[in-house]
Amino acid sequence: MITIKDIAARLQVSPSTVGRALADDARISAAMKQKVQEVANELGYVANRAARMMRGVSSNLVGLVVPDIRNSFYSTIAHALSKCLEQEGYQLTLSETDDDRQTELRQIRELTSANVAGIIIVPSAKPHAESVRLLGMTPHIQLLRKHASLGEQWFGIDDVQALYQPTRHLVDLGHRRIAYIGSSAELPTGAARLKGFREALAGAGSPCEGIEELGAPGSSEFARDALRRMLALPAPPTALVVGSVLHTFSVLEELLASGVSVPERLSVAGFSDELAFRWWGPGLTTVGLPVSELATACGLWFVHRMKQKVPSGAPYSSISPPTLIVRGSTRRHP
Amino acid sequence: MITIKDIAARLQVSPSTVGRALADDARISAAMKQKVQEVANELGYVANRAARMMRGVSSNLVGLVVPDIRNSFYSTIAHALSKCLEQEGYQLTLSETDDDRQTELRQIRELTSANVAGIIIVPSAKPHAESVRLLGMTPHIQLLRKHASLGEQWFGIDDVQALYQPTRHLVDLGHRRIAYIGSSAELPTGAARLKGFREALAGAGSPCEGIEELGAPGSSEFARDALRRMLALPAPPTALVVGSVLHTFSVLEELLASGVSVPERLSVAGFSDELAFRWWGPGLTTVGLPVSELATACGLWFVHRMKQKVPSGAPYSSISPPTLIVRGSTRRHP
DNA sequence: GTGAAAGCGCTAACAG
DNA sequence: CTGTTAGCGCTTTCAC
Repeated sequence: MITIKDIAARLQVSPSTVGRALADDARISAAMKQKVQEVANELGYVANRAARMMRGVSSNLVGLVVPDIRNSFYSTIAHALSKCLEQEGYQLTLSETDDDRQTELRQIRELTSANVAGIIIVPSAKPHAESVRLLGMTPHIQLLRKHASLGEQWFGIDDVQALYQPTRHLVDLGHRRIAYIGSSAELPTGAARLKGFREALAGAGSPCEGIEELGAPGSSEFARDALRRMLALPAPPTALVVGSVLHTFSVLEELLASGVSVPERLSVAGFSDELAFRWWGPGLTTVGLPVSELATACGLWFVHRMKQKVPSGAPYSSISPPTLIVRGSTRRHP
Repeated sequence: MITIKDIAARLQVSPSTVGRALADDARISAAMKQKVQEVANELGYVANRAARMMRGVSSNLVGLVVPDIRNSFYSTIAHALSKCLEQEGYQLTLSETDDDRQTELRQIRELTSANVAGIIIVPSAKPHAESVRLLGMTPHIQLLRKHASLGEQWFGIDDVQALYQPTRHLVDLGHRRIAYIGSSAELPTGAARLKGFREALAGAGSPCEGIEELGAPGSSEFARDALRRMLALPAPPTALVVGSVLHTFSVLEELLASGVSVPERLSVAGFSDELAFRWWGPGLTTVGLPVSELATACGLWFVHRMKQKVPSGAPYSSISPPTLIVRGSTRRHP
């Protein structure tokens, strides 16, 4: 392994000179910097990260903490961030929490002890106090979900709108008994989406009945059961809005399995625009979310922040709007 | 930051005793280990990775190098590996290559200079010579794709079977003009799949015409164009087999867009079993691949190898079988 | 402008 | 069984 000492010996100068030259220190002559660079390249010198880190410089590692990478939401994010950060010499590490605060804490512990340059996190419903403390010591940005305790640096989508729009669309189509299957209101996003749903109902000209079922997005069974319960009601809903990608998948499965005719018997609006949603039955009406753009914006901001060396970071929030995509699964209520 | 010195001071012993106790050294009394553990927990001691790494111990980082994490193949792998390695205290880092050898090289450079414990890689078609050299110095395992130059540690699926089975299925259904849209034969997997396709044709009782189109899996347009060309032939195929997930998505898109009736006009067999394939039209006949199991096996093996401290690793290959899943998109040729 | 020297926290060789 | 000591490669005073 080539060290600065080797370069120093080769040039008959001291290691510190070489170190400074490499760090582009102002006190070193341009000529010397030039020579050092040449020899470094010639010898194939690569700085020893461990040694550098030990001197307090943080690593080039950026931790991405998400519930589950298999969710296309998060893999899209991982892709965009990876692209963005790679260009600036950062390396992305992946941590999955399964939406479990203990796991989340373990992952954050791991990351901080690895001296990461920063953490980009989709926090769980109620982060552990210790997680909050550890994140406080590390530059971090929240993505999608926002938790007050984790600071004010956040990139997300307008979750209220993301449910207001499809619900409003159904209201405008004349539906007056509308069901909602969404993720738990304990999650900040879940609460916001529920709010969007309710606001749209409240904004209807005439009284509008909302049938709500909330459950953890992790359990694929929940949404299917909820749907079955709803359809078995004495007065079943004429339309359904779903408030999470995973639940949308489950709902679509169940609709096919139980042979409910869409949109004749039930109008359905999904969440997020997966490729497969276009194929499903008559095509699924849904909200498109600029996830990739969001992640890129987040990555750019992160890099910017690191360069400015403003560790704590002033409050900054970015909110991206959803877009309603109307397909065949929703129609006017007779 | 809490160091072993702090613990040592607290217990009135030397730092090395603490270090050894923490490392579970045989020479330290159980009583002492116990006490050290207690104080360590109490003080919230976390080992300094940088310092440890500088002493030659490799990091707990494992590099996962894949073409594109948005491909569900790879996100499934990332998930399984992350789970598997996390339990053993490893941290997964994510690198994307876009199937480009230069990018691949950059990523591998990055990983080796970060002193990763190992690399799990889905190699590109023709890895750079320098990539080969660098991987030679680092414990690594190939996943899915196998490149002779990168050694003999490989976990993959039986790609020949993965195409033999659906093709054979179509042959058995009486089809005698069968099209294949697959990934470039430059990729080891592409070549094996093509082989499987051809073998199935050759094994037909009567002469069987194969119409082949191979293209990079990256370009979503390729498969759609190829399909259009095939359908415009004077004697169009009566059945189609697809040899990559991404191409399958494109083909399904194009079939819907151009209104080809499946399976009446064309029987179609896809690659890999995405959730959405069940929804598509009459349900897509396809091959199921045990990707998650494969990745878990790979992760377990990796951990095992690290523990045994057998850095180079004897040749080891594991090959997983595909399963044909018959749905509505294929039927007997009239 | 450059050099000498002191560590960062940990491990490991060498002493007891 | 435990303590002493010497670094790993780098950054960073403090000297000149």
